Amino acid sequence: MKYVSENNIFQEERREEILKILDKKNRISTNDLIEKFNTTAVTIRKDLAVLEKSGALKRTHGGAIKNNQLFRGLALTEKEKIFLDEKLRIVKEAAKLIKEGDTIILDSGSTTNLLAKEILNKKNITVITNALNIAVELINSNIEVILTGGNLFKDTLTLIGPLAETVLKRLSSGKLFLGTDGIDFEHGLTTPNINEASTTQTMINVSGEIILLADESKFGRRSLAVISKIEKLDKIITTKKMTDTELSMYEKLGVKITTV
Amino acid sequence: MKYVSENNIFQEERREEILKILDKKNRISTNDLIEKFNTTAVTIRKDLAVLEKSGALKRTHGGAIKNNQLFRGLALTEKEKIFLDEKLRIVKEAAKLIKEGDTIILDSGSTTNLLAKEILNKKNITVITNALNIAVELINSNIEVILTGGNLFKDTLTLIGPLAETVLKRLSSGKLFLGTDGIDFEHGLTTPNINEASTTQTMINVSGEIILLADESKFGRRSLAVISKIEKLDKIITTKKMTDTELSMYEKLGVKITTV
DNA sequence: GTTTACTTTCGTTTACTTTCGTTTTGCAAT
DNA sequence: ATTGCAAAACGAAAGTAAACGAAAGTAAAC
Repeated sequence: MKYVSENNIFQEERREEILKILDKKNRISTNDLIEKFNTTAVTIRKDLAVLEKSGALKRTHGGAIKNNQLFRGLALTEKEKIFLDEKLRIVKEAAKLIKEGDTIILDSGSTTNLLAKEILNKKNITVITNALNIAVELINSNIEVILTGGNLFKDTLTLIGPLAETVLKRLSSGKLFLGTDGIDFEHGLTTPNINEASTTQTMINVSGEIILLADESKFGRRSLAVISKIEKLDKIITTKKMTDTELSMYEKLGVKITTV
Repeated sequence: MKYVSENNIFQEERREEILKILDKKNRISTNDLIEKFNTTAVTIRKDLAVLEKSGALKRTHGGAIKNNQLFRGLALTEKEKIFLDEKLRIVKEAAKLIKEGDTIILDSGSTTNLLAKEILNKKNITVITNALNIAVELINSNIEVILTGGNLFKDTLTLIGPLAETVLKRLSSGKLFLGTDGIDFEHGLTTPNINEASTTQTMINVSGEIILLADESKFGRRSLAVISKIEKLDKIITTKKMTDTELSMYEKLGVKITTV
């Protein structure tokens, strides 16, 4: 029999290791774990049961799969992951627009979050944001971070409300990088949260160049709250291949399209 | 038997050494520590228990592993840990002052950070703070969190500067819980950071009752930047046992002293 | 209906907690 | 100085809890 001291690994470590594997591979079989940790099925199953109860993974017959809800703030949802490659192409393009000495606003959202990761090693940049996870992501780099204040929303770790707008109104930014839930010729940019829409509007008002980051899935979609009309935008970076008709419509509104 | 003087190592040194090992190796077993320090399991476990309570590591069955804290700021520094027990007594007393329905401001600092942990299960409270780690600590409870905006300081994860003050000026709070670096009859409350002093002043201006949390080590100390005179305070919760002379001096200034 | 995976129960081993007594130290009164 | 007292550090011992796996029974997959 193997007990903690004789063995070379603590229970806690084994469980952390299981989560790490899941983080990389998304799935893991009980048998693989038995072999890896040189232990029995009972032990592994107990680990999986505990980890499932804590919400860290989801058990299946034969093993376990990733549970996406663990990192609500930072991680992407399943839906968002489908478009991860698209988003990555978009943010790489967006990062090119950020030059030394720039002051930019990063709106909260999964795509702008990725953009934050992308600009980590740029120097002499000031980032204004209302997203706590973006702020935390950037703070260990050489980037100066300004957080808007406001009411902290639990689900998205985002600061919104009148206080956020008060702060934004006292600032001025060269470029604004914006996410959106939906973009539509008739309704413009929309988002599910009314308060968020208002805060985003303020961001638009204090920024020079407005750049929308929108993967293909966002087009033609419409949510509850209107953020702004399309003509407020200066640029859209997207993965959607536009038809000539569409391109000319955007051109008329003064919006430049970059497809990546 | 080996006691401090006969032995070649002090308790404090042993604990620091444990942390150093963890810093390098990420894990350590109780048995290894027993051997290394030539002591008993009880002693080692007491050390680990204390270090875990201070947030420096995470105990496991069989030893301890590194505490992978998301926010470095959350952990107390070695210096701060020395006064941990004092601080805990102070925050327990302070927590009694916070009632359902209250709106309070928590200044940034190690003691107020502990206070945040202490009030986690209170309900229907609104907390205004400029400390990111306090905000993150509280957000998963039922407490409404308002963050001041401002420039994010890397070392302390604190929001300070004119923007923070702009937000604070638009708010009003029943009670302010304040930490300080030094308190002194001649110079009042002082702190090493000039910008922070200004933000704290604003907190004082928008709050009803000003409550200072100060362990014994803070008295008679003086830092660079002055926050306010002592008479601005309504209450000091401290571990320092005051002499009658001191008590009457504070009384003259209208400051109530609670010694815990 | 067979195979494989899983759950539950139980016993063993190791680790942990608690209680209590001893030694040392710091502090204060004389 | 010295004496007396309280607190801290440590460890021994006894009791408690956790980790693990074997075995037997149950559920799921195909």
